[in-house]
Amino acid sequence: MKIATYNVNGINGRLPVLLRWLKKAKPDIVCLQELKAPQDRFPLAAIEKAGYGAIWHGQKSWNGVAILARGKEPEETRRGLPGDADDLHSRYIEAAMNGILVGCLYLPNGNPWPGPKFDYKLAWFRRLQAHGKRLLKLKQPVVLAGDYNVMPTELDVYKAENWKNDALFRPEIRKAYATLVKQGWTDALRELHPDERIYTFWDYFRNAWPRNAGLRIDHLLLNAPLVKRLKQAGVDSEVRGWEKTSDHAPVWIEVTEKVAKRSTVKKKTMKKRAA
DNA sequence: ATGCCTATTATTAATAGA
Repeated sequence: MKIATYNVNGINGRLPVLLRWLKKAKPDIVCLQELKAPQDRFPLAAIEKAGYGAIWHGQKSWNGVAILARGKEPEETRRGLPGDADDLHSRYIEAAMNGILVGCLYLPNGNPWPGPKFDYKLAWFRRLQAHGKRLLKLKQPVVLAGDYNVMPTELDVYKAENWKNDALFRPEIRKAYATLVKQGWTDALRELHPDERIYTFWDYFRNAWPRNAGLRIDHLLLNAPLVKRLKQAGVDSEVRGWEKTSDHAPVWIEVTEKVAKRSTVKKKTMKKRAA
């Protein structure tokens, strides 16, 4: 089973790119961010034609998140991150499917630092930590996937010194991410590729894509039951080179369909021992 | 490097993204 996250940067403007990627990559579950479309402008007919059920939380001009599921309807469990009734940004949606709980998030950018937008980002992070703690009490597999707008370490940025005072790399933000992870999450890409330079975003300007001046800011955090099933992880970076493409590339993990039941393992072990 | 590129919204320019 393949689970992906993709900041599409405008679902209507990028629809041909999204459909092309869905057809090629065939992800089972997709978290989308930056729909940049109001609730009634989500291209449901095209998504359904591509074979996906969907739930989404739109917003005029900015933000917007969605969860797609191949051949089924995601069962929505939450819309909006708890902790601030006044926060009207569409940045979090959550659903269950295939026995997995999926949280799709678009964390605030936070620039410029310092300022109210940076404070909002920190506050949002604290709310995510609080919600993450609650999710970790669940026994079922959980993934928190999306655009976190944070490069966790210097390995995740092409030129760290240029980003020291940027809201995506400020120590407070990296610390907030580290605190979240320490609660019991695993950064799936780093788990399987601990030393590799991997990017998920390349700026439209400064010729960033051709010279591979990228950032790793899109992440999939897994709880322990899902880490056990983690097989592969990667970035479909070629998508960044397509016409009229997003500045992000899709990031994905491959997990086994189901963990072998203990009774099955036991039987096999006993058979081996008997033989 | 407070711009460069790209999108949206509303009208030729402002705002946001990262």
